[in-house]
Amino acid sequence: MSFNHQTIEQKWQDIWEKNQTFRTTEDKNKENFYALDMFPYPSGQGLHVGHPEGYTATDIISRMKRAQGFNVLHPMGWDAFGLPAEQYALDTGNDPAEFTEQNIQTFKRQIKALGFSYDWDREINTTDPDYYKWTQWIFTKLVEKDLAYEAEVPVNWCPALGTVLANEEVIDGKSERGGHPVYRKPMKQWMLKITAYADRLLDDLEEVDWPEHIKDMQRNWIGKSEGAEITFGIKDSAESFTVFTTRPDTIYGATYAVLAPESDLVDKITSAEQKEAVDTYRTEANKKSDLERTDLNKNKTGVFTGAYAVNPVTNEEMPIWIADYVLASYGTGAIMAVPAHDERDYEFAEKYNLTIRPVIKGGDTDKEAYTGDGEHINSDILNGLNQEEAIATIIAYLKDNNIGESKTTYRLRDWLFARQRYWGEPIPVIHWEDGTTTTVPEEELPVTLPKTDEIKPSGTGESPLAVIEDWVNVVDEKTGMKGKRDTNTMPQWAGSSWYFLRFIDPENPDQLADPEKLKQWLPVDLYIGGAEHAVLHLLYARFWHKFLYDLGLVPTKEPFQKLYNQGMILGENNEKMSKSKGNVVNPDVVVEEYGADTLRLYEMFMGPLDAAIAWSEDGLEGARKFLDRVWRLFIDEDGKVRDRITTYDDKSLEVVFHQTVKKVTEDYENLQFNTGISQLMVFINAAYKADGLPLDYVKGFIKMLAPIAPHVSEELWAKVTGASDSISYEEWPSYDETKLVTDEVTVVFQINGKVRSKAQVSKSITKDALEELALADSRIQEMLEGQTVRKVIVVPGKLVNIVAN
RNA sequence: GCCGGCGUGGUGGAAUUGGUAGACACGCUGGACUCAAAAUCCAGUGCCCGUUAGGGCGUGCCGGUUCGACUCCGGCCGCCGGUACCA
Repeated sequence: MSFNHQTIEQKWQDIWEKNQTFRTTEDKNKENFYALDMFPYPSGQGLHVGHPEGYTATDIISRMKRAQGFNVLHPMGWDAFGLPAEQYALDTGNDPAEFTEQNIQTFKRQIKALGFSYDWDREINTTDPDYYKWTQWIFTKLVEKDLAYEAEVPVNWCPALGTVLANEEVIDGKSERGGHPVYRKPMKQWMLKITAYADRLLDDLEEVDWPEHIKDMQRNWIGKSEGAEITFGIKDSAESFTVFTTRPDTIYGATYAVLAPESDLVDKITSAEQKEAVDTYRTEANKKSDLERTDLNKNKTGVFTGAYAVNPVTNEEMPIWIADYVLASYGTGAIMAVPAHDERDYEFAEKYNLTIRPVIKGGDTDKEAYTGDGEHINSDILNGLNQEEAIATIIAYLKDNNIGESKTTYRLRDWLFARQRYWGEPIPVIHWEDGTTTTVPEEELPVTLPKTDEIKPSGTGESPLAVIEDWVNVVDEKTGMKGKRDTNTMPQWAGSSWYFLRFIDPENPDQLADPEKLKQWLPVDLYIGGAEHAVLHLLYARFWHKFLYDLGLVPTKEPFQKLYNQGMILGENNEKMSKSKGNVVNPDVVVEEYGADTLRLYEMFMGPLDAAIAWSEDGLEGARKFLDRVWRLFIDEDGKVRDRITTYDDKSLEVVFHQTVKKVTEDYENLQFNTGISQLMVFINAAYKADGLPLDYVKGFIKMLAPIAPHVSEELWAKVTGASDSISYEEWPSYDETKLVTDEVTVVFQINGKVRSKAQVSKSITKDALEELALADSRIQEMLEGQTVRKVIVVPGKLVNIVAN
């Protein structure tokens, strides 16, 4: 007989809720552990089987930590602002707030059905004014500290839709909906000066326990590069421009210059003959995204402006081109091109027949650019120097002659913080009629989103808020001055940049969280979410955290001590699950048919947590079979505990039990759930073969199964022990080092690296004795017949390798 | 393009610091139970040759280092994620 998952799961979820089993304890005598999931966007699709993968992982750790005597903070909430709700509102005329609320209720019901041990008293929602009051408050602090500013930044403007589009809503220069043309149009927008924190965001990666590849991605994203800025004059003109280069030492090899097509200078210097070509090119370039311009476009294009720059070191004249492989947003938006020693410049020079002049020995610049180190040539004062010496020399020269200086730039750009949308946190700023701009004072926060019957595009590119007159227009009570509210809203990243702080003190009306509580819980001990957040969300959250640290509001430099990224669960056809491909698995159906325990077990057993793995109905069934097998081992046909469970220990399971406790505990700790579960299976296989099942081992096993399959484990625990309390706070099992290994181990005897024989030996056998034993082995002797032994390698407890020929 | 990751049986995967490749599971084959089937329990299962004993091959491909390479190094090929307004 197997267990009835529907009855058992409902029963224990009710008990947990009634007893508030998972309410966060704040016992001063216990250590604290903060296990956090990346909170979800509650989409209209409902929960996806991908969500519970990470949630199960943190839940296992939370449950184990409770059993190990920690206070555990394990909360859940909703990152509920976002584009889909707004789109839905535009399409249907419904209120995004109501739509979002419904979605949240669906998500919550689905998540609860999976038996996660969240403290629901701490649930938060980024669209709740009590929450976004503090998101807005942080913004006003950023303004106060000059880390927020307004700038003209191009957006994807679609006149036909009367709205601004997200990058992903633009496909090949046309709107995703309707296929209307999209243009890049500058708009005044709020920016956050994340670049001011670039060095700290880079350096403090050393302090956190994150996967190295995620740190690498962040390092590359920040993209610190050291070089120099050099100012070039323009022939027959008073104008000049500055380039950034990481290789100032190659300046003698600079044969032309390139400006970004957007550069204002282009208008001033373009010759009459070239004007038409330049204008055409600029129009074309304006249609492309940065990505298309630099990387996807291997075939570089550009146009000569008709003007010449003057190399400030050689006084040589160099033609000035515009080309879209130079981005206005990086460095100074201008480069000196050294085709002999830069691959991009080389390709461009080849195409347009520009001079390629080598200034470093090594490589063959007739064939390709040489980017390596070497002796400088054709370089006057740098001749004979290597790269490092030449860079130092030329920078000193530039500085002495006032034509340049050393400079560090970052690929990281400031954070575009405004969206022309309705469904986001309103930016708490008022623009007054006298031209001044103020932030809304703390006592007037939050600036709430106005309710409206109809959300419609403003038609100007501004957000739909712009047409809600009685919200936009304000009058200062004291002075009578008129003003307009900023109609931009914040990006979704805003609410998720500090939510982990609010979980610590979710209802505090006076501050974003009590500093004393923050001190007790921060940093987050374990943070799990999708790898797609490896850069943006994590970088933005770190930035805000550091800013709050500087204000003295949080006690740690970094928010997340240990980070892990779960992989993706693919459809059975090995493709990403999507409605259109028809390969989406609905967790509700799985819970109904197999139970939450089975789903949790399967998702943890299917492979390493960070791997992308295809869903398999067979695998799911296998997980259920294991739980049935465990149940049958302990419980008989009549639902009674089996007689085989006894207090007598014949020692036949002793070694495997201690091995299991060790391996399971370590594997859970390291998030290697698939191998931990396989060890649980090994134990059960051994237990099936044993005559009697010592009660202590049975109890230990159930405790280890409980974090993964909590409902069935609670039921087994209740039956086996007769206890009425939850297993949640039962002490985690421990193991005895001395009972981990048998006295005898198998060693292999190899000849030239191939296994030829095996033997059972005592684990304490000496090296010499083992070698002797190997050489005396009858099969080894046979194989060695007529050969000379050249060397013998002995690895104690493992193998003997005999090299012979 | 750039950044990051991954390629192991029929399938998902396992394998400390380089030391028995394939743990565990799915699937498949056989047996027990059954009138029969399902379920369950037990046994087998990398591929090729061989009746057995045993031998050969084998971790995407090519090469290297080593007594010994899934693991380290060089060069390829393929797939996946991110790429700044999707969440």
